[in-house]
Amino acid sequence: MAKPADPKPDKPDAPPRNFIQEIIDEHNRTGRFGGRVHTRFPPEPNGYLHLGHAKSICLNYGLAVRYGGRFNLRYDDTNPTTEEREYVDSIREDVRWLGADWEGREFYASDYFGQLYDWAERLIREGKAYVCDLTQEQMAEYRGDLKGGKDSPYRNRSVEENLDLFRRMRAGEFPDGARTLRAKIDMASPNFHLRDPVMYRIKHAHHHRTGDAWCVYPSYDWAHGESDSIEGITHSICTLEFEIHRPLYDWYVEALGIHHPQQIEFARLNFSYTVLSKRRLIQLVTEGHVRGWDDPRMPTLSGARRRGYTPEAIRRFCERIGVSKYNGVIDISWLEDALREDLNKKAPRAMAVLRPLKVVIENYPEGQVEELDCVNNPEDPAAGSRKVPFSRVLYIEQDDFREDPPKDFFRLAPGKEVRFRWAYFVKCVSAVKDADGKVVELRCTYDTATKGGDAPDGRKVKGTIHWVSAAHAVDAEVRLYDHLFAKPDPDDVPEGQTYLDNLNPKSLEVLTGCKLEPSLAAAPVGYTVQFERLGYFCVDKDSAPGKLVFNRAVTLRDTWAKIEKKK
RNA sequence: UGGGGAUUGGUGUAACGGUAGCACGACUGACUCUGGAUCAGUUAGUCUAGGUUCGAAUCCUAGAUCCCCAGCCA
Repeated sequence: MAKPADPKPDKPDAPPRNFIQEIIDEHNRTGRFGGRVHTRFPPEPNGYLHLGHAKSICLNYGLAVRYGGRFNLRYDDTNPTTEEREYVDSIREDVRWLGADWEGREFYASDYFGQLYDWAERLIREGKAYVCDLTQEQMAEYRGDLKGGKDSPYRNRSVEENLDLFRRMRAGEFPDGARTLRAKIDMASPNFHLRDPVMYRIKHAHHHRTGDAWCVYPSYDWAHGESDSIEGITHSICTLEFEIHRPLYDWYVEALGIHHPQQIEFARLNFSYTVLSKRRLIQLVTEGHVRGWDDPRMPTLSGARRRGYTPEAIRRFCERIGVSKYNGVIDISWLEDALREDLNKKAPRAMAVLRPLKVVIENYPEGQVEELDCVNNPEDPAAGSRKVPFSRVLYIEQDDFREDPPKDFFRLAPGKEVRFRWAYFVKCVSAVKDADGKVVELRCTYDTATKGGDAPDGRKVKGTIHWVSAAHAVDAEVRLYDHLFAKPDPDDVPEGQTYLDNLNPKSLEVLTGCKLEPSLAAAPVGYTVQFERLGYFCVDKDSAPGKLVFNRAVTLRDTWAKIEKKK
């Protein structure tokens, strides 16, 4: 007898439930939205998406998927002076890359400018909005302090005058900033956002989509909830700083009597060793502290992608950090762990020597070359194996030799024997030094009987190191990345300094003359591989035929480094 | 100083008056042709002080600390 299917709502590896799901479940219980769940991701196209946005995208899209609902992509493009086409395109690409599917529902707040305008006239007619002539400075003064503000002298204009003035604002009769349309709410409210907030401001600016059709533009609060409402959004999820805007969000949709989505706020993502604010990311780019929005050190999605991050790793990370209203700081290593976890299963292995040290196998015949079998991915038998040439002159990592090793050093040293991965046991005979006493070459011998890496006599070696045949090696540039900032909290600076003073001068190290095994010669841009014992590396777009450039996405866990650090 | 939020091991997150759990890290050990991976184990927490209750992370009172708000930015 077949057992009835277990009606488990959650997949076994589903992320833990969060407070937003509690809210949605409650709505479904009471039928507030008729069981519908419709979320959206509302970026302003004035910058590139970063990991903080990824959290929001995964949250919103994940909720839609989990509840069998829908997910919209909507550009919040209400400020023509800061928004650009370039950003719209990059955002679309990033959201798609991450794997969120908006099923063609790509909208713009600017799609609703006409509707918003009509609604504004309606609020004027109902005495709920008025045209104000106060200057920006005056308005700030009238808005008051903690105790409360005072009414604008223009607050009680007649409906007719307001309508006339608003229409003339829209017609372009007044210069930028001359007047605003304000909602008439409560100048005594302890909540500043309720002290007659600005709905429209005059900006004679060219909009990336509506061109010159408008010279009045809606403010965020006036456009956002209304856009949500128009799209039938049920759960309007945003970050904590908008919590205080919620009464205004509610006021507008209630005043209009339109579909009322529920705004829910969650804590934005904060990372150690980096910054995640658009303003700062823009500054890093425009002032040249990094090489662009997609610099692999940047926490942007395009930077992460270029560095070698996978969408799966980022999604996994977002699941793991959860969702709450607690404003904490997540250790950047969580992200790195998620990447390692993903790439460990997927990335093929190869051997590459970043800082080469020449090795001559004295008893290996001159001119002889053997093609040795190397396993492509021990984690994935289906990945098969490849041939890698072995010969008399090889390169190994400088770090893999110590003239005077500590007792727990498993690698090469005079008189010590190690395994050359997939090849032979090799014993170091002597080290050749240059005039300065620097080791420039190792003289070694190999044991013919250990071909493939195992000794027939059963003898063991502690260490296995990687190597590349000198005559067959492919040269490459390798870029090593470290945290963008030197301190966990970039704002941790002495008086008079800024976060920029905490930029990590060693965040980028460029290595040239690295030696790769020949199978990597034709690796395409974006190809991600594990350099055995070193980390995961991704072919950078700066590569050209015959000139490979790799980015180090993340190192492997390095137990040896940890042991050494302890001493 | 007014208002809005938040506070559970090192970090993140559960527990909705009834055994404080999970993940990551860290530490041990096993295994290993990557000092990787994997496996096993250990570690460590309810902001404070009162109160209600048979019983409090959870409810009440007072306090502490942190974040956000006075753009015609979002």
